[in-house]
Amino acid sequence: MLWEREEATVRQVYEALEGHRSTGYTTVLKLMQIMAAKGLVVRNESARAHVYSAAPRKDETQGRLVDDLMEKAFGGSAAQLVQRALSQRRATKSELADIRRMLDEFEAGKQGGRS
Amino acid sequence: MLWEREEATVRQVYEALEGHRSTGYTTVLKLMQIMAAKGLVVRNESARAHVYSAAPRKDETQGRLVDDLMEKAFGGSAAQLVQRALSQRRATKSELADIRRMLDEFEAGKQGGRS
DNA sequence: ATTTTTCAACGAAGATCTTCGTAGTCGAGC
DNA sequence: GCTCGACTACGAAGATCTTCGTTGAAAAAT
Repeated sequence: MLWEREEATVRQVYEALEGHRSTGYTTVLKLMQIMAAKGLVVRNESARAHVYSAAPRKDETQGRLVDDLMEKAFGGSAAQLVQRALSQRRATKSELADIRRMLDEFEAGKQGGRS
Repeated sequence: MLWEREEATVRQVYEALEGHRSTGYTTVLKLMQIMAAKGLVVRNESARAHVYSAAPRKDETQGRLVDDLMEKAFGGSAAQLVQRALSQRRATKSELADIRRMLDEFEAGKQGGRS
């Protein structure tokens, strides 16, 4: 959620979670405190209502999570994970096009394989 | 691991984990018992050394995990997850080809979008 | 037959998560 | 100045995880 809003107070996080999830205010507060202690979020205490923001870069975290899942549930195969991802949620036409573009880049730019 | 070996005794699981992970034998045993209690694995007790096998279908579990991650870390966008997956582990040429084929299928078969 | 090895079961300790209630503090409004 | 509402801090209870040691039974080896 902090990836979208960039930064937020506990109350804002709490309100954003409403409906989506049901928790008390202090529960959210505690979570933010713990995440701050772990370095998952950064806290700005200058205002009375502390303002939190995500600490590790979004793409780093996403990468780590994907990597983890790929390793643990797909034997390290990106292709299999991708297949499952695509069959899980039907991507839109433009998304599929985006993915094709990505493939082009990967094949052109990277791949150093012979022939 | 049971997805690869189909079925295995606690000892076999334990040995398969060696090097990859460091745990005591009874730790693995306990884990298998708990997983059996949760229905994650099925246990055949006919032999003295019980034989375990994965209970939910592999693709179901994979699907659930991918779905979860997609929702929690990629705002539900399959395309973004795929992008991250591809940039994380460089897929081989043939894997990329496989993915292209998948895209073809998805675009041809499924997609009911107008024009 | 006796000893040794192999197993499952049990339970327990410590770590982490999850959820709050309560208490104390700060600032705004009266 | 005093009170009320919004906030953080603290701590605690219950759930779950993680890891094993120990025990008793069954099988294998001598």
